[in-house]
Amino acid sequence: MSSYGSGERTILHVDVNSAFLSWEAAYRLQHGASLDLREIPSVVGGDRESRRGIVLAKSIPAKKFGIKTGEVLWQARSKCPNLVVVPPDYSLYLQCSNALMELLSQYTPLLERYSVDECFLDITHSLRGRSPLTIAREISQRIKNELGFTVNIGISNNKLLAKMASELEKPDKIHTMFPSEIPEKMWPLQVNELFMVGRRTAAKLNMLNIFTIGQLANASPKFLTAHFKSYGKLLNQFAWGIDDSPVNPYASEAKGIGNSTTTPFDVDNEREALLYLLSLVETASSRLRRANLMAGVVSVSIRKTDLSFSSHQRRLPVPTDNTESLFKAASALFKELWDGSPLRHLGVAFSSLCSDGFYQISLFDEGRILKNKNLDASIDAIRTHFGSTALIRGSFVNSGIPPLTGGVMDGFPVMAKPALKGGYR
DNA sequence: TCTGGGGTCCTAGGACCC
DNA sequence: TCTGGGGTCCTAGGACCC
Repeated sequence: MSSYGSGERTILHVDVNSAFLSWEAAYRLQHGASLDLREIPSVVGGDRESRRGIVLAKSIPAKKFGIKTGEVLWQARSKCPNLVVVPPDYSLYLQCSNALMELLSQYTPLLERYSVDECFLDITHSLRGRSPLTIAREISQRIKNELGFTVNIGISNNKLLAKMASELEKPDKIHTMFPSEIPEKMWPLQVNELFMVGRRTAAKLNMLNIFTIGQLANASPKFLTAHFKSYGKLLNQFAWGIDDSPVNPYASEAKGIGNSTTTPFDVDNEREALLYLLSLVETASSRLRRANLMAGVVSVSIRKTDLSFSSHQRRLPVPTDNTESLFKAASALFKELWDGSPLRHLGVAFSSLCSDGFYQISLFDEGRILKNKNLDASIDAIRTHFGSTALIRGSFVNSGIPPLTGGVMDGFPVMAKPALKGGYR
């Protein structure tokens, strides 16, 4: 249900074109580079040495070679031998993202940061006599002039259609996708272009002879429910452009906090695995404390060299934000989970979060908890003031394992996801 | 030659309670 | 002595998003 009753809304979706790559290009031009990465075949990609060799963002010329996001770098290079590859700089991207959000917030307080490079704006009550298109043009122009990169903007009456509109022709374009335009602009698209239709669902739909969004719209809800459960109903609604979820400025309240890492070499012994786990817990738990949250559930995940994934989680007797307690829980979980086969990836996540203001503790533990709290707070403060490596645990010295792992985009709000039952929120 | 790292939500099955 | 049935909580796995 919209917070504005039954009136029609005006929603914009702003999407940065090839975000990481555009931001790299803009930064380099501002710092004296003569080459614009956006105009040549180029990608932002991780380094192969530490086994993070995938394409994170690509230029449009690179796209013309068939290079895809998520693809391994050697494959991308084989498609385009002259490909320019630049490493990612996450702190730069966070700054660019913040600057974008700051600019957009001048247009409406009803702004939802959907991801690092995407934003929804409800401008229903911010039009002041101007047309949505006029506002979109001004936003687009200002971003180009003031920030140095381009965006796509989608305009419609709900978030789903605004997002579908912004995905049309790129870059630097403004599109509308009002309900009356759905048959012409959305229904001819392949079904995988629809928001929430991923690889698996698209394949399943194709097997059922549904290839376009129009065919999905015309499939009977009963048929879809039989094959996709509650998901089927959602897909059918989305194909008709139905979505009444509000633009929610508070969607960024975290429900889970986690860190994970692909190790540069296979981990085959418990000592090293636990050190990685500790370094992940250090980072994740300090994020927890910075957000004034405590974790009720700890979860550990691993990926083996065959890329198989598994996880193990447990509810804690009492929620905590203490590094030591969280690490104890994580190492116990790891020992139960791991069968000794070599690992390429380890992760730690905290969920069932609650505010650290009022939580239940047993009276017995109160003194110890207070002491741990003070210790964590002191360590956090030293790392904040003197750098994250100012204080490291002795066990990491000469271990070859970084004392703090993860948190590359720390400070960035989490993304909201659709709740199947009521459209998405 | 192995596919990153950060999230959200749903489902199925089991335990347990009344 | 015909194992009914509703509800909650928990966990692992899988789908999706950027």
